[in-house]
Amino acid sequence: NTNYALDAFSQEGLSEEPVQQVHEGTCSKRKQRGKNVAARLSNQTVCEVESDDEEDENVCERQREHPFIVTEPGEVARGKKNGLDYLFNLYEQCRNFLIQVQNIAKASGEKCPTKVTNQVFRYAKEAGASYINKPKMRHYVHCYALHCLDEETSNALRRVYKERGENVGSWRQACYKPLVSIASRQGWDIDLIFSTHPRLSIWYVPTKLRQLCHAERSSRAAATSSSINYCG
Amino acid sequence: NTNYALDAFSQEGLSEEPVQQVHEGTCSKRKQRGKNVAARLSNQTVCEVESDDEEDENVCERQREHPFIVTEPGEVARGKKNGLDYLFNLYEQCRNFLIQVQNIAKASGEKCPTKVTNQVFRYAKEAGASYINKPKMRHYVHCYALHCLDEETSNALRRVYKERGENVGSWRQACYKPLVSIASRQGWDIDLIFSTHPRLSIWYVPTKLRQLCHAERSSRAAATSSSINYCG
DNA sequence: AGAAGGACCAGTGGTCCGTA
DNA sequence: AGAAGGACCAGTGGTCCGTA
Repeated sequence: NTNYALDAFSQEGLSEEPVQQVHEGTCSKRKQRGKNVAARLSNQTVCEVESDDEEDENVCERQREHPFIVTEPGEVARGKKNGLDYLFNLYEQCRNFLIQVQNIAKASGEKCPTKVTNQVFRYAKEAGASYINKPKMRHYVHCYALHCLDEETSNALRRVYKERGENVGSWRQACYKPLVSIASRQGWDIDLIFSTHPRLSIWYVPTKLRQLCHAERSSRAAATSSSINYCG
Repeated sequence: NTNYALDAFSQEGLSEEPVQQVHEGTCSKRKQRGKNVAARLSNQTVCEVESDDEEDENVCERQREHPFIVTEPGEVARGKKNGLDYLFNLYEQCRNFLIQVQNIAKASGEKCPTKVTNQVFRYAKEAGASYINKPKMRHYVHCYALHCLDEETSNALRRVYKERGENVGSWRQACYKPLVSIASRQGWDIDLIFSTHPRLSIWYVPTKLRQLCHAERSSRAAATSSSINYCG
């Protein structure tokens, strides 16, 4: 394990960008001296050495991240759960890792990635951010997209789904619809919507979102054309 | 084999974009009725049925394209050779195939390529352009780049190398140097140079060109810094 | 049951090297 | 010898499904 991550965020100081270097996958070393922002967001106690409420956690075999729950904006998840602010923060962390990979590539005259690629995930892992992985990030990209494109709507959706006690899967499904609405208002070009947004442009457009936009456009076009043809 | 190619170029009429549908790989059918632009450029006689100067060509076993020779701008290659105007024309054909692939992708709501990818080469082959292949196009990309970026210099280089009787490989090697010069005048960002040029942006920057630019920049930077340090 | 992520797979960018 | 291109290979985008 290199310590690229420390270099990455060392100049942040008191900015709003949180530091990682939290939850180690291994339980070899402890550093509990006052949880930092990412730790506070993630509700992950490093190495679980305190054994506060569970017993069999002490053998240090838990590797997986705590599952996400639907939280309101600003709300910290309680229990062995992670909140949605933490989820969105992972996307910002990936963006920072990409920027580092880009800087290294430019400096050494290599091909420079414009997206969060396998190379970036590998780099994040090497830098100690073992809690970042490709399937997870791809799974929630469209949720992050809604958060970037229309934070008001995203926040409202979170509150409603929390209120109803819905699980993360339901909330995730519900994020598609407002995105399709946004696309419909912008000529259906979801690729353009992603590529012109400063934080979103580094993420591949999820297949399902693209399909939903296309299906909805086709369906509305068919409705329009049939109303022209038959309903004068 | 579909006939996408015919659709592709059917609306060209008398424009300067040449038609393909020339030199078939198989020798099953002949169509010799007045060579079109691509045929004239390529100096390829379809199926070689005339057997004009060689004997064993009649068995119809030649598959490979005629090799390139260094020609002046506007010059048609003689003998079983192809000229450089024809080479550059292949890049324009690839661009047209990419545009078709993009149109199909957009219409069916699929991911839309921005570069000449494997998919585009496959499409070109299916459309009957069997004379287009990836290794060849990648091999000469930087030559085409010079042609796009500084046609004067490119033309002058062709004349000099033809005059000297140099082979295609030598000419190809010689194309790197003026490109590095161009990069040096534009902040060494060869990726930016490619991506901001309308015809060039669809081609990947060749590895060797990127390496040469980086090496030359590093070497000049070292020279500058040592002159600062030691030569006051 | 709901969710996290290791690991697989088809098709990619890149180009070598057996071929003519 | 010089050159064209089939075919291979390491690493990609994408996501399934065995796991907890």
